[in-house]
Amino acid sequence: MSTQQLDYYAAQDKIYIATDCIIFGFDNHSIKLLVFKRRVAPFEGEWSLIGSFVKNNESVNDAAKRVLTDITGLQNVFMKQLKVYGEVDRDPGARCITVGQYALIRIEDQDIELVEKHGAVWHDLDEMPNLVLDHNQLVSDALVQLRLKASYQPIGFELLPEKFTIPSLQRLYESIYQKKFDDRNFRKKIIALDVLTKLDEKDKSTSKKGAFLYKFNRKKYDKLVEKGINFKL
Amino acid sequence: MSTQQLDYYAAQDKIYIATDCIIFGFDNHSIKLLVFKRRVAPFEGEWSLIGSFVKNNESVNDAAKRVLTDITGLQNVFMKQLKVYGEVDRDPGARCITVGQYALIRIEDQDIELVEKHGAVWHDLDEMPNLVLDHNQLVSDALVQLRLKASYQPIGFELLPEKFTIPSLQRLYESIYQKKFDDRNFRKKIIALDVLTKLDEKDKSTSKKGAFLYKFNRKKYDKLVEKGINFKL
DNA sequence: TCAAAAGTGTTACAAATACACCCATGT
DNA sequence: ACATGGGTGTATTTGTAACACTTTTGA
Repeated sequence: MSTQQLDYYAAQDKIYIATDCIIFGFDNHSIKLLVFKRRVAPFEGEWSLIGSFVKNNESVNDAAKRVLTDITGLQNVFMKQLKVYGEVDRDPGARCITVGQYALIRIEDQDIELVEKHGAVWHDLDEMPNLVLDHNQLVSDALVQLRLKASYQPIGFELLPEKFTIPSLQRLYESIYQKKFDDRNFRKKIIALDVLTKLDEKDKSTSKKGAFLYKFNRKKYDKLVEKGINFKL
Repeated sequence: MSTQQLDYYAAQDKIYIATDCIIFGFDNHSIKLLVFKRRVAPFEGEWSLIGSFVKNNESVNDAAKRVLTDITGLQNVFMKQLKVYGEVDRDPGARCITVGQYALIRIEDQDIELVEKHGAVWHDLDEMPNLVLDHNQLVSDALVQLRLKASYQPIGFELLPEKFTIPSLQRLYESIYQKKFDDRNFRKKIIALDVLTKLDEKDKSTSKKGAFLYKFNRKKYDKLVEKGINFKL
């Protein structure tokens, strides 16, 4: 490397860069968000998203994966970048830029001990506590993004267990969009997507009659996602 | 601030953070991208997106605005974050994370002297030279994003001059999506959006008959964008 | 036997697509 | 008078939205 080059880079500012995860989960009833009590000043003890600084020798996405695995024990989770929050004064502790990333996980898969060890708690969207810094904003941006994405990709499946019922899928979408859908039309549209495989088992946990369980056909599903379906509800 | 806090922050890594702009423009014929010849090593003299390091005392978005104003002379340009590129080895010069941001500008509004002074050149999408680092990737991601966004917001208007004709708007969309649209259906859909005001003038630059010029109604347009229209073509 | 959730079809309306000819004008 | 791009309408298909009753079964 030339001296000129070194000079050029060397004259620039280095800045703290962090990543914060907006972790969505679904418990067959409503959609929830994982937050925990911050353990460092400023704002120690207040509710916060889960995050970490990006280290010199790891990529931004790896940092987010690390955070997610640390707290839930899960790997290979669906995760997408949301946005960079780069205002100069967003963190009174120090100039720090953060990359918001939202993740969709199956709550039942989490490592409960790990989650509890970190003091992390699942909150319903309509019962979210106030969060530190600009984290309320990150959450609200993530929700918009989630709804948008769910409208052109059947993204919601990431939040469901292996086997699930149509009514439970419907509750998920109703929870994401905060509105009721017509049972018949919902079922019709989902079936028409042709990505579900009906099983011979029933889930009787929510009714006496029981609802048939479905899996989804990963191949057809991936093909659909790739093509970019238009999945309006 | 407590010592504990200072210790916590102080123990973290600081990293170079940059922003690179994917600048789209339209010249009434096809959609183009502004790139320039890199002036610092490594890769000095090769084609590159236009970017800059983020300074300690400026926000990430302000840095992007600065870059855009420096090179085009324009302010208040439509600009959106695309994605963060945070791989450890993406820049052989130094560990450097970049925030890709795409901008839509009206080519006719640019300050030509400034653009030329920087050695920046507009390239057609299908004649893009190879770019340094991961910039080819940024461009291809931005295109995907642009197409996606154009499908739920009439984003294309940002690229047109004050007064424009329907055929020119159609060429813009055809250029974005790289396919032909039916004249009658296109016109029907655009008119149905109810955001255009027909003027009494004609533009005769592209035909003998001349095509009526339109402006758009910023109020109706903003309301539409806010609601999040579904603008499929 | 009854309460509670699961499952099923049809009709009306709205939107998207496909398609072909006349118009205005400069050369 | 003719070549060139601008402008218009309709029929068909497709998709979306609205709507009510029967089924199953555990308690």
